[in-house]
Amino acid sequence: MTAQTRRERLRETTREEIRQTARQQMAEQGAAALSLRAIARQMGMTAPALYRYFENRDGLVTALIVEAYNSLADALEAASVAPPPDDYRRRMLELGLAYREWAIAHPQDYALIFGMPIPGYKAPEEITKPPAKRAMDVFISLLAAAEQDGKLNPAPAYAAPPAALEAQLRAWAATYQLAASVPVLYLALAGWGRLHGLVLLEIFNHLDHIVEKKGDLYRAEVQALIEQAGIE
Amino acid sequence: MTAQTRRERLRETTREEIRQTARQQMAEQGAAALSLRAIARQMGMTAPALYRYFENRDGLVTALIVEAYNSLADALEAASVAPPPDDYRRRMLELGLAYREWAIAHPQDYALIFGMPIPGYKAPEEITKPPAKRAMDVFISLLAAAEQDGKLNPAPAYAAPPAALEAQLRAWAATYQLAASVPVLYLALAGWGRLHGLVLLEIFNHLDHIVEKKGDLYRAEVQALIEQAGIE
DNA sequence: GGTAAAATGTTTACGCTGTTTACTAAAATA
DNA sequence: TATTTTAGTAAACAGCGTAAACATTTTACC
Repeated sequence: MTAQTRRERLRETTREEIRQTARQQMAEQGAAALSLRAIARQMGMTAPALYRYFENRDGLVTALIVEAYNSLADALEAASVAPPPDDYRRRMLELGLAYREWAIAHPQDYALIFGMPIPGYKAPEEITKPPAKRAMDVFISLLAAAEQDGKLNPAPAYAAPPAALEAQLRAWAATYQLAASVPVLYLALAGWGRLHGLVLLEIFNHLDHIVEKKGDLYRAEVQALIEQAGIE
Repeated sequence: MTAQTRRERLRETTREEIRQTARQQMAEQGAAALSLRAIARQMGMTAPALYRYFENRDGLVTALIVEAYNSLADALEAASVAPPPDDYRRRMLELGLAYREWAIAHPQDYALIFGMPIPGYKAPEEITKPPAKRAMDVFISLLAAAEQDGKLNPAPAYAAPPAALEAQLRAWAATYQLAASVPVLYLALAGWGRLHGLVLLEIFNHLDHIVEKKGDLYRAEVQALIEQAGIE
């Protein structure tokens, strides 16, 4: 598409190697222990050289966050279309399970996205928001499709949110041009929060001495969510 | 109770001043930016002196975590007994709202407890678990009391967890000698996860451009939870 | 009350971090 | 071929947690 000179190709290769090395070190020592000097050392370079490729440490972190969001969105999209298109219960189950599975497989990425920000780091929204929206859209799209097919009958608590909240959900849909009804938006948001909560508890070891197989608890919650969303 | 020499009193005063200064700096610059040198500087001391009062940085962090858990547990206990004892719906609502309110009032403490661990820090469970259990127990106690009074009729999804999960919940109750039925344990755990998820999304700004008044979304979720738990 | 011991500091030092500046060598461009 | 752009290095600055050595104050005891 965009014409690439030889130099631009080499440059992108190096950028990718930096990201790759950073991800590896994140996996080994935790996301918060990310060190420019350590990355450079492992690559056989000096630390200041990295500044030719990323503005600073935060710039690298931002790039890693974008990659992580896209990786998550890829996994969610794949899972949500794996079952037959009209089997919404199954699709939602797979989607919910895929959310946790991605987090378990990439805990450091999940922590990077959703955990406590690194000291002084503030994600630039204009860059991180689009890929974040991609992930969120998978939930909304699936629920909207089910509703379209008349296969969504939310429990009372989720069918009609309080007026104040409903107005805000409408505003959200308007701002991002989401083609979804209020119950769908509400379910997507609340459902996301529910899955997110259990995943974070597990990732950060707060369930360690409570349940042994966290997957059982999580799966039950996904099914409860499907039940309460009235997906058929 | 324990006899205190003058020196021990002074020592505890200094320890408290260190914690206090640390909390203040956490509030100003974020939990992850905690710096021994900065604390010492503000106290008019040199950094190595702090090692007379805390083993190292992690020791101080652990002390702050314990304090935070206890502060949270205090807030939850107070909220859960504020309404009339037999008004379980009201008590659960207040408890749920108090959970978020504490987190909003002490975001850095909440992040310290539940956010991504600081680089290389691993909380020593034998120290942090008891105060963590205190907070969890508030949820369990309230649900157990409601059940005792016959005021708990969980929706099908929460009434009977899958067999595999049920066994693990029983094991949990046995280990920690929790006097609560399986549905109560399940509801406490799942409910905690639900509140936790929304709170973390809000604290870490993932709801910023989605809903304006996050309190409305949260309150609706608490009420949905009460509904689905069948509390009367 | 004088003395030994314990507690509480400071100073210095080591190795780590992110980042800036100045300089050099190589590559692409005109 | 001459010039400009790019990619790297080395040195330096300011900060960090922490360990060791040393000084000083406070307590406890004969």
